[in-house]
Amino acid sequence: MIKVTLKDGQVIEFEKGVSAAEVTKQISMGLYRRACACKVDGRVTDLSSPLKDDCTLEILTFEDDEGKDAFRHTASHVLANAVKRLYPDAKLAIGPAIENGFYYDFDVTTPFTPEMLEEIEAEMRKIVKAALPLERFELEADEAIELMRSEGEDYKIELIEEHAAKGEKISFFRQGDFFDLCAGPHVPDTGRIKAFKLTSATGAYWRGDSSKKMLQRIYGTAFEKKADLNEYLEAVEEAKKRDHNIIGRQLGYFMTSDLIGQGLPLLMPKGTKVLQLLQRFVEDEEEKRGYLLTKTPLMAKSDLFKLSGHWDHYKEGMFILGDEEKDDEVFALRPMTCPFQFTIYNSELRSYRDLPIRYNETSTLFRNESSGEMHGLIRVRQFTISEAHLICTPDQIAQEFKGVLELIDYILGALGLKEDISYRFSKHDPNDKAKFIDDPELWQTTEAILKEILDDIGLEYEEVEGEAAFYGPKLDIQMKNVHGKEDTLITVQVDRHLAERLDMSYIDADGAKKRPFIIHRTSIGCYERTLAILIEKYAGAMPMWLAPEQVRILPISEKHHQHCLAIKDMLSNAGIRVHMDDRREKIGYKIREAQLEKLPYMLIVGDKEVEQGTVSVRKRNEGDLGDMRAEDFFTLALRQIAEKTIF
RNA sequence: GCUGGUGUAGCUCAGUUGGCAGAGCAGCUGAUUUGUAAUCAGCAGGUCGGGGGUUCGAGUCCCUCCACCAGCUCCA
Repeated sequence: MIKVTLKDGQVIEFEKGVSAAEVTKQISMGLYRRACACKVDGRVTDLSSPLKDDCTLEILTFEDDEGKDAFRHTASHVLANAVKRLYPDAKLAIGPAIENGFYYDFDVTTPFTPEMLEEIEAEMRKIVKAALPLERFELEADEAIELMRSEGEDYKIELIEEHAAKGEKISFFRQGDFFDLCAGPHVPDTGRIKAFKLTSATGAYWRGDSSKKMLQRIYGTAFEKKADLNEYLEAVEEAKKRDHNIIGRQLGYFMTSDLIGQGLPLLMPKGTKVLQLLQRFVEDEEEKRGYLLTKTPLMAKSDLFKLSGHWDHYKEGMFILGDEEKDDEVFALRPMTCPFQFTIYNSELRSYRDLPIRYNETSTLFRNESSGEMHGLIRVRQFTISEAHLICTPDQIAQEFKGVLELIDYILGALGLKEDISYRFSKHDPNDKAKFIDDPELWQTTEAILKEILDDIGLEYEEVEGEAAFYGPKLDIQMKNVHGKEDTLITVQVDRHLAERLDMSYIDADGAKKRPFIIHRTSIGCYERTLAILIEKYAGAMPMWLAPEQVRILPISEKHHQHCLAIKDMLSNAGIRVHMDDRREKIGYKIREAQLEKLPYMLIVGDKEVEQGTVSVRKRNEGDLGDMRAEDFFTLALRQIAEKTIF
């Protein structure tokens, strides 16, 4: 007999070798029906696993992340099973559970069409209906390879060889006529996967490597209950209604033009107004915090970029003007401002007493992104970023870094985005010598310095390899767009390399010439992307302080115009962005338009208001607020703008 | 760059086996002086993304380029 300790502390004795499934059934059949997998002594495994010794057992359901993964991973096997039945020549690659569902990659001769997805779904339903049990079996590596060779599963052979090299067991899962190399765990049978949907088919490179073959990926999602699936699908549809790329165009924030080119959005008056407000806000705030504004050229001779290392590590991302073979001088549009501001630093001999120096610039940059990368205002070829370089002594780096994070925190607060971001500590990939400068010791020490700073601040962050800048590690502030795709909003980087490249120095207290440390950072990110994120966050209804038009006065009829103009002047003279809708339209019509344009406030003025010196205030998200003295609304509006109230 | 999808009026979309390019909204003109999300009538609006081809005839079929969308790769 063995002792099984349950999550609630209860200890039950069972016969040695009992399966976790049997134990679960004894606890409660209801729990068994919902159980997806289990944890034995903290290790996630299948419910079919035999319990051989005293252990702790935790049953995982769809409510648990690991349970949900097992459930959706099983759904991906059902998908692969269906594809193999309909397209026997399809070769299987990988099929994991992901954040909101699962996918499976196949090597097939013809890509999947939407109609094919429907047929595959129908086949999947048959597999679910058959409630095929999933059985695990293990093979020696050579047997496994032999089996996969006989099945023609070349990708699996590659995977098995890798697992075997790491000394891992080679396990498979079988369900009826289908089996797949897989570490598991899985739910007990395919009948569990009642609510699923294939959401899209697209290409994806084998092993995520663009030099390797492009496979066909099918994405799907799966839930325990149909209602949860529908709720999820509706939420996805709702999220799309906030897509900046749709409503940003609809509301007249930006547009694109075939004649102008890809990745080159035109900011229209409303979008430009928001950017201007953001830019003034950031520049003024940075000035208060000791930054010195610069304005440096948008291009430079190739010599500068050769010196900075951009030519070696970033040339593919740059717009180059001229032909290196033919022309005496070749220029390039700048992809970053660093070497320009460093040139200003280098214009005189610096003392440790001068440091830190904080240069900021509202900096327009050009990056030659590949044609498939562009996306609305989020990925573009020309953008403007609040870019600064803080040049300091090694002693000052931690303090300066903290100061940067305080500024960012303040800005994110003003934008109402604090709850929406996550932190990523982006490190280099030691195996990628082309992308990152080749100086292992420098990377190691710089990454250690940044990690210490982050841990000291107590930031919660995810560590990711291969995401650093070519010259140094970064702290990235990430945010998801409406499609659930994560992008970097803000980045703060520690650099001990470029000072060397550009021969930057300061004279220290001991009279010796030393290399400064540099922080590259943005505070609000690039304005276009930040605007996109704001549009999505607020579904186009900008916070009061950022709204291109803050107040619209709606006279009931022409005889109220005179009075309305006086109110308009009062607001306008105080800097409030106000217009008056003096068209001969019914009030309902004017209100509807102002609502659709997502204006924060509408002031309705008719006989009653003129007589009483009031305005009837309508707030876009609360409707009719009733009458208010015009002066009181004026004070309220000014306060909300000054305090950057979010509503 | 790669895979797939899309491209018809300012916007949303219809357009049958290849046979006279349509609707609603927006716009303009006129009437309506209006009380918290759409007043009525009339008018105008198109190189069917660009170019090439097949055909007596192409929005529709073929080729090619461009742009937009999703995903991959890449990245702020």
